[in-house]
Amino acid sequence: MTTSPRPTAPPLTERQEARRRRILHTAAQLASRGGFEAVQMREVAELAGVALGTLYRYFPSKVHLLVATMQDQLQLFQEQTRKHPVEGDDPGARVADTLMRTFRGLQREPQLAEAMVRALTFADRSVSAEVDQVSRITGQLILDAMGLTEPPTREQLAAVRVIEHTWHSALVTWLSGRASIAQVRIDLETACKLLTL
Amino acid sequence: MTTSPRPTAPPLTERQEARRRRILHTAAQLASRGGFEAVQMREVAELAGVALGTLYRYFPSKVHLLVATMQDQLQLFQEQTRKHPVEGDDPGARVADTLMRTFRGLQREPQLAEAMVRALTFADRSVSAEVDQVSRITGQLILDAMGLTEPPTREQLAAVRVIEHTWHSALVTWLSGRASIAQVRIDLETACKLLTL
DNA sequence: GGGTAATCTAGAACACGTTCCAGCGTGGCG
DNA sequence: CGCCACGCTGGAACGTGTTCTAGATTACCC
Repeated sequence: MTTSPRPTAPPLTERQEARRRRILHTAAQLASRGGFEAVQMREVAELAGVALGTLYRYFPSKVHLLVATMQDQLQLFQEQTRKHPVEGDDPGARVADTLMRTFRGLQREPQLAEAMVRALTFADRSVSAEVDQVSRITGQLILDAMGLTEPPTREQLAAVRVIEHTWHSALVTWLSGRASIAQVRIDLETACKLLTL
Repeated sequence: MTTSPRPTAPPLTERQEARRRRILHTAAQLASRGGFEAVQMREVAELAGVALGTLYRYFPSKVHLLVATMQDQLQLFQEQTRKHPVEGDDPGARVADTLMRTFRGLQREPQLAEAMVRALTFADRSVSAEVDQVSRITGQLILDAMGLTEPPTREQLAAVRVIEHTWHSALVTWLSGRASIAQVRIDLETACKLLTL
């Protein structure tokens, strides 16, 4: 489940996989300082040692590139979280803590976070498959934190959706400087109350 | 409270106010067919009968322009809703219905909605004041629908925030074709459960 | 009414995302 | 080995958001 980044495409050769990695790494690096606008396609291509046309063959737009970067990062967080799950008795608190931990992870590279989230929310329909993938990983992160022993109920799934909405929107408001981290925590905790209803 | 669109700026002359209206109207018209990308600054300027430089004097970027358009539209919805409030006993249901009504209003011009919401979520810090204003109007819409007889409690305000997050994020997922209207309704209803906790 | 500062206009110019093209390698197949 | 298809390269070119400039117009104050 953590594999298969492009299910429908023919498998990439080793050199191609390496190019893809170089591109993603370069994008993340440029984003880390400078954020969304600092990720300039010409510069990504040059630093990744790839022609501009090739970059566009791998990622059909800047938004695709940054959404793919977000997939990458989220999967890292997911692995981390699976290795070291949050402790606690209350499922709601575990979910809130897990998301806050992810939040602090993003906070460590705020410019990178800004770039990825801007891309995510700016994405139009042509990127919906990739965005959906990000959404699926986030949902899985929450479900993991709930620590279910049996399949989730309809109500739980509905609550997860609202938590996901809250997570996403709170991230946006924090990135644009309209909410503090403390406020984000409160919002997430409020949404998580829906789990223990 | 529904006045004062630009509190810090010197008052506009009549001609200037008319220009501003023409620009906003033109932007909405172009957005209505074609969405975000159809709102091209040169074309807005030309159709509004204004030089490009002037357009930029009134709205320092395309995002500013579209966020201002959203303010306009939201205020119209707010007035409508105040004139014809949603009936019902349950505050949560009233809020959900009110938001769904607003939703259907946006649905009537989906391209316009797409343009405004894309702008809203793409906005960076330089637009945060204007985005905040939109957020304030939305929050007020929800508070109105709650029909409070006394000031809201801390818990109610927290719930309103989560509902607002849900509203906003659900709108985005609907616009990018990743959620149906039925799903949006469910998400809003789920979030509104927080009100009657 | 005259002077002056602010505003508006027309248009060029610039930046960056994106597209396109001609030619060069390269890897696989007869 | 020769050939072909495909991917890669370097670079030009295009579209649109944004900035800038020089001059015309307007608003305001005395």
